[in-house]
Parts: sequence; structure tokens; C-alpha cells
Amino acid sequence: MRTRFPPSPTGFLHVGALRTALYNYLIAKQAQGTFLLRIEDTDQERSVPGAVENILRSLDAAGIPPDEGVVLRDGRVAQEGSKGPYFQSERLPLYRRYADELLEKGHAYRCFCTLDRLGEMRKAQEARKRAPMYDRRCLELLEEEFQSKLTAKTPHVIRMKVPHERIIRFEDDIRGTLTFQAHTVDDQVLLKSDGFPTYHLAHVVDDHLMDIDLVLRGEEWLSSLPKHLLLFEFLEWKPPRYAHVPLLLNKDKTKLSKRQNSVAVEEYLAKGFLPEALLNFLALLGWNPGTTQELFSLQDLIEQFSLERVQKSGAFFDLEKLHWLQGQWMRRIPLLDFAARIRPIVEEKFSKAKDDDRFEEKAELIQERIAFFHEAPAMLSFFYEEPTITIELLVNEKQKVTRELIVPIMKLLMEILSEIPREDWKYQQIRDHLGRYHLQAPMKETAKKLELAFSENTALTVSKLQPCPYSKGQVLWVLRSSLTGLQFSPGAYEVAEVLGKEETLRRLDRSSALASA
RNA sequence: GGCCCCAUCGUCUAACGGUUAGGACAGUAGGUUCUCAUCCUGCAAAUCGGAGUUCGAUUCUCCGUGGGGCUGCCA
Repeated sequence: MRTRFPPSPTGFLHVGALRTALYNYLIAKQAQGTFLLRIEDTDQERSVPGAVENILRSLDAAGIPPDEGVVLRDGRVAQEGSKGPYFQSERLPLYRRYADELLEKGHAYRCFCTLDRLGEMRKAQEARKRAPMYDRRCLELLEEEFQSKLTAKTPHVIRMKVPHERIIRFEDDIRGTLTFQAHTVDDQVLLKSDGFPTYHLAHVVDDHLMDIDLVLRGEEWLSSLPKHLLLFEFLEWKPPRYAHVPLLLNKDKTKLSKRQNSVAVEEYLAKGFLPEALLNFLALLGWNPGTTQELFSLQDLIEQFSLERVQKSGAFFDLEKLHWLQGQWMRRIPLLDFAARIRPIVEEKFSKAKDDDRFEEKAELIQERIAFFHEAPAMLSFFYEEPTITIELLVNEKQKVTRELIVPIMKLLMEILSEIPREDWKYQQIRDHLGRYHLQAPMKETAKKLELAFSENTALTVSKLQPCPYSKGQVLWVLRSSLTGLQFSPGAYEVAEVLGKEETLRRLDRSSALASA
């Protein structure tokens, strides 16, 4: 199975194109086939320098690099494979040859009409509410007129001659039977006056010569399918299978555009979206597994993707779902990988992190709290720099922490926490020890059970068991905000554990001094 | 205008012609939690309209309607 992805080098890789590329990639991979990339640089006006490399990099970053054709090798654009060249601009003689063949067979003709005349013709047709189509004036040229124009080297194009009486039927892999009346099909330009082919000729010639089995492309190509089918027939070649995938849509249901959305793959990647999330999201826009599975790795997709389950209607490019998938994939990164990913950005912000041999513990605290790697430094700031503590932060209405309560709570906190032996300074112990102080009357039963549990734990010094006048929320709010200086942060116990007993008490003391002042 | 394609919750979608029309995101109400995030539970939310075929249409056919794509010497 050979599939292909043929971008035009006009800029960046479009997310819609990435989805098409992905589907092509999946079809190839699930058959141990080849995913080929060809550059369609037949419009000299629109070609942008650097675009090829850019598109290839995006494909690479997304995780679906091509196997053949134009590829990236050691970071450089290269061509690989026996069916090359893979830049259409390097295949000009080929297109000319087949255009000549079509001319000889009477399936094409030269057209000397100027752009001006064509423009006027169209205007007139539109005025009469007729479909704009070439009027075949050059097909009726007198022989001598034709010869004189030819010898004068008058610029001209080659158009295909559509047999109007035909009805073209075709079986699309996604859409089923398609029917076209040939008389509504225009005599498409195949070879432009600059010697370059149009998409139509190039597509047919290349996909035949490159042994492509399936042409999976966007729905916008559906209406030119009859032209392509006719060309295959004229050249006496077997057409490939075709699958036209539905469009990705803006909110107003029009074709996804730069005007209304971010459409560059590189932009999403730069924002920190994981390739896994992006691919997962794109795969599900227009395809479904038939099960309730929502999360798909590339491998899952290779195993499960099928054209039968591709949708016929367009899909709104809804970023909400992408965000959710981003969170899902973020939390699925193995801790060590996650830590390695955020470490450089954290170090860049806080050089102290460079000699932190307990970085992973900190990373673990934030993994499920952030959606993007770049949020990490802000979430870990308090580990590497003295947090800024303010009364405004310490006071919390919802937790019922008033200004007056702050200092007493801190004193109590310091008293209780200092009882915990350094070697027991762990999440569970901190939590248990602290927990015993704010057991309120309704929780007596639990208190008894805990008492039992504690009595077996000789490592802890059981201090005076007394009802605490403050709620758990009050105590922990003061603790956590004193340690982090943040409104939102990882939990109080885990932060205290990672900070260590000494630092925890120091920060408490410092906050307390600040609050009393 | 012409040609072609499409049509299920707000969104992405599921449903051999027989289901209380299912799931996910978003929304909403709770729960867990010191905060935020996570996680869990509940709720609300859809077959574009009309004919026809059929014992029975989301599903098949036709006609409307709506939306989209194409209509370039762009791809």
C-alpha cells in the first residue's frame, strides 16, 4: 500500500493538511506500506522559500514523517526513493510528454486565448447566468490560423477535451457512488503557458508513475474528480482508489481558515500542545472507532483506523476538545519524562534548580495541575525562591481565616510540627500528626480509631491530645500559603514534605513574624 | 447562477430497519479535597421538514429546506 501527501510549499503545514497526512500515514502503516511526500511546486508565484523544510519539520514534530519522496535527513531536505524526482518542478519534461500524448490522441488541444479574453468570456457567461466554462473557441480554429499562431510561438496552454456526452460514475472509498455529467465539466488547463502543469495533470501523472494505490485528499477536490478520472482513461492507466475526507470547519461552518482560526501546526506545537494530543484530536475529527475509546496513541490509530468509519460531513475544529486531550496526555507522560521535559524551562527561570537532586518529587506535585509545560516554573517558583507572603494572601474568607487568627494558627502549627522527628517528616506522618489536632466533637469515633493507630506508632511523640479550636481548612490554608506564597498550589502536606522540616518551620516562622508586624 | 457533496444533543460522534436514541467535550448540580487542578456521581441537551416503502423508519427512496465545496494558466 502506497499513499501520499502532496503539499504545496506556500508556507506552514495547515492543521487540516496534517489530518489528511495522518490518515494517509495510518493507511500506509497499517499495511506496512509506504507514506510518500511529494512537493507540488507548480505555481511559481505562490512558492515560498523555506516552506518545504518547514512543512517537513512540522510533520516530523507531529510524529508522522514520510518514508519516501521529499524527506528530512539529518535536518536537511532530501529526496529518497526510486520514483523521483519528487519535486514537481523537476518533472516538467514528464508532464510535457504526457500532454503531447493527449494532444496526439485527440484528448487535448492547444488554446491561445489570452487571460483578458477568458476574463471577458466569463463575465459575459455570468451575466447570462451561465456556468463559466471555456467556450472552446480554440478548438474551432482554422488550420492556417492555428499553424501561424504555432509558428509565431504564440503563448498557449493545453486543455483537456472533455467528452460531453459521457456520464462518469465512480466509487469513492468514503462517499460511495459518485455521478458526474461530463457536459458540466470544464475543459481544464493541463499545461500552463509557462510550461508548468496544473494540479490536475501533475496529480494524474505523478500518482500513476509513483504507484500510488490510494489518493486520500480533502473534499474540496471532489468536483475535479471527473477530470482526473478522464485523464487516467485517456492515458490508459488504471486509476487509484480515491477517498475524499470531509473538511475541517470554522465556527460558521465554512472551510477552516487562517482568517478565523490558528491553522498552523507549528503554532500549536509552539504553544505547547503535545503531538499526541494534536494527532488524537485530529484523528477524531471525522473518524471514530465505533467504541467509546477517546484516547488514542499513534499506535492505537494505526491498529484501529479504517476508512469505513470516516465521516462524510465536515467537522467543526473545536479547541475545547483539544484542550481536554492535552490534559489527558499530559497526565499520561511517565513521571521521569515529564520531569525531564520541564526541567530545562524551570532551570532557565531558576538557576537554583540546576543542582536540585530532588527535582522529580517536585515535578510529581504539579503534573496533574498543569496543561502545558511552560506553566511549570510558576507552579514551582516557591521551591527555588523565597515566596512573597502577604496578609492578603494569608487571610481567606472562604476558609474563615481572619487576620486575627493568622498568628495563633502559625504558633500552633510550629508547635505541632516541631514534634515530628526529622526522620518521620513524610506526607503521611505530617498529615496524621496534624490531623489529630483538629478533630472536632462529631468526629469522636474517628478519633478513637486514630488513637488506637497512633498508640502503635511509637516513633511519634504523642503530645497533648486536645481539641483544636481551628478547622482543618483554617490550619492548612495558613500552612500552605505560608510555604508557597500562592493562592493556588500543590497541597500543604506534600509541599511541606518536599521542603523538609527545617525549611517548613523557617518559612512558618518568617511568615509569622511578617504577620505580627 | 451551474455542478457536486452533506444533514443525530451547543460541539465531535454511536446506533444489521425494532434501543428509554448511547458515549465524549463543553454546560450545570453535587461529592472527594486546605486552595487550584485531578478524580467520582447526577442532571439537562439531538434524529431539518414533507411524502413514500414497511407491521415498524435516525436508518431505505423521492421532493423540499438548510449548510458547504468547486466553478483560476491556485492547490
